[in-house]
Amino acid sequence: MPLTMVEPLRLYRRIADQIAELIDRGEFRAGSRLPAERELARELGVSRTSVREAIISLEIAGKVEVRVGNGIFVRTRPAGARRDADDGPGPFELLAARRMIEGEIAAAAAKLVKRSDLAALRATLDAMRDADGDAARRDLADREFHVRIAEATRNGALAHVVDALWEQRRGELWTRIEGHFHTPELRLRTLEDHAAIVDALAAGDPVAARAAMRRHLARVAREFQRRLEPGAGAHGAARGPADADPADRKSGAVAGDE
Amino acid sequence: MPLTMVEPLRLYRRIADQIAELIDRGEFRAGSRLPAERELARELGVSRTSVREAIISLEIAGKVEVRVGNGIFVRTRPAGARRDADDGPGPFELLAARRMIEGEIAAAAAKLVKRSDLAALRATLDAMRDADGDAARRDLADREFHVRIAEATRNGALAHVVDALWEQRRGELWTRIEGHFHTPELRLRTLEDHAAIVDALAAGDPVAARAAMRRHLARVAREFQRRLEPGAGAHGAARGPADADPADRKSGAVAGDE
DNA sequence: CCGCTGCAGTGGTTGGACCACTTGACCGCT
DNA sequence: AGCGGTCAAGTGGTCCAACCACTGCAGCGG
Repeated sequence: MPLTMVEPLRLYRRIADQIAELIDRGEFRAGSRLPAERELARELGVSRTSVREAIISLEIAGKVEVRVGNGIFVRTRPAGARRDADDGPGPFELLAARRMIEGEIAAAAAKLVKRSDLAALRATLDAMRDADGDAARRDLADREFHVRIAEATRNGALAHVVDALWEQRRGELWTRIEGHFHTPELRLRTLEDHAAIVDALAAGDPVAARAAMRRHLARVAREFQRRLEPGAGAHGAARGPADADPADRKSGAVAGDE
Repeated sequence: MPLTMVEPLRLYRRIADQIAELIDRGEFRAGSRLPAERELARELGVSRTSVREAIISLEIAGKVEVRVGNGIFVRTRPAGARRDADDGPGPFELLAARRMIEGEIAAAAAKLVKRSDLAALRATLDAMRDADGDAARRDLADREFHVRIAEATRNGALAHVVDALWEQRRGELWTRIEGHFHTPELRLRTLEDHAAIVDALAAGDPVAARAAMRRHLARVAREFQRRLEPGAGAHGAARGPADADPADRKSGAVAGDE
């Protein structure tokens, strides 16, 4: 039984993970130089070769920069930043981003939309109407509405982006607000907004479509904030550098229409 | 002349490129086993250590699969448990989407950019300039440039979108074109484009920033297409079994501005 | 015929050696 | 004192020669 049980990961991978964790955890500050390869090898109890392989993988991952004859440095801004350990952007950030991106998408779609697209969009309106009471179904129809508009551009990348943005609708603030977000009045407003967007698309009017989409998402953000203000006692600073502070208003300006 | 000429690329990178080219060129068929590390080392006239480092980088890139005690195999199409199941959007779709989205982001960033952001952006220009010859480093700097602009909006969702779009830069067409995409002239053009964008941002001019970004990405798409089209006077004549299916072109119109 | 064993080949890992490069201290000259 | 060149230490880059662990298969023995 002297078998090497579950040790599937190759050494260099384990070392790389270890070093990467130290970096992420802040043990090695951004821009600082980490110990020499020989030193790392000694500390970790492995050969320098293995350390080098790990460093190479980290270099490819963009977490580290190797300067010959000088040292290995923590990259100031790892391009391959991890997002799995994160709640994702806050609601206001997300809505501001959507306002900007989906606004443009709506404008583009207005020029390319087909009859079949419009029919599919109107179907989502019906679905939302019929989903009366079923929040999950209404949510699904809502999502489909936005994704289908992106699909109307005939650009898979855009559709993917919209879908991904919707997927990010998570985190504490989202779940906290969701329950209060399904009032009859809001449902009606959303339907009206969606219908207006469809109308603009049907008219083939890019400017109107962009405006309608932005108006819609701006309204959502507004309603969102209204439901957040009263019980502000809750620690809105759940995470994120700018969830409820003025910086978000600035991101509002991001999608700023002018 | 004890000086080291212009041969700054680390050995393992050159080896990796060499092997990758052999794979792309079909010398090693998909699924087949390539020569043993010792054999490759002997044939390439380098040490086995360097070959191993190259193999590791190829493994990370997903081009190759290492089976302990068995051999190194050319990875087949499926990248394993990838969520997308397909190659993702084609280059033209992706560039069209980026043109639209990053154009708006640049405009927004122009109104919010700080001195530190500009400094960071200029640092990426230097990095690209210094990365002379090292395509990977240049690529990293390029990515960082675009992501940092998104970060200048102080909206994490936007930064995430840009990063995700870059991440999707995969698939057959991408890898096939990548090798021909690093000419000195194109490098200069990219640098000029980037510099122009930074200037517009520094001037706080949203309209100019949007235009500069769109111009940049449009140029990339144009160069991309030029290298895919037959003729055009340049070299090219990319061999390979009839795989030039420009089905991705469809979406070019989406970002069709003006 | 089947199953086990041993072997050959493969990747995995190691330690040590030497090289080229970067940096900064050092020393001598101006 | 200031300047310039030299040099040594430290670092990553590469190479080498082993040895280990695993896989697959041929060959042996049942």
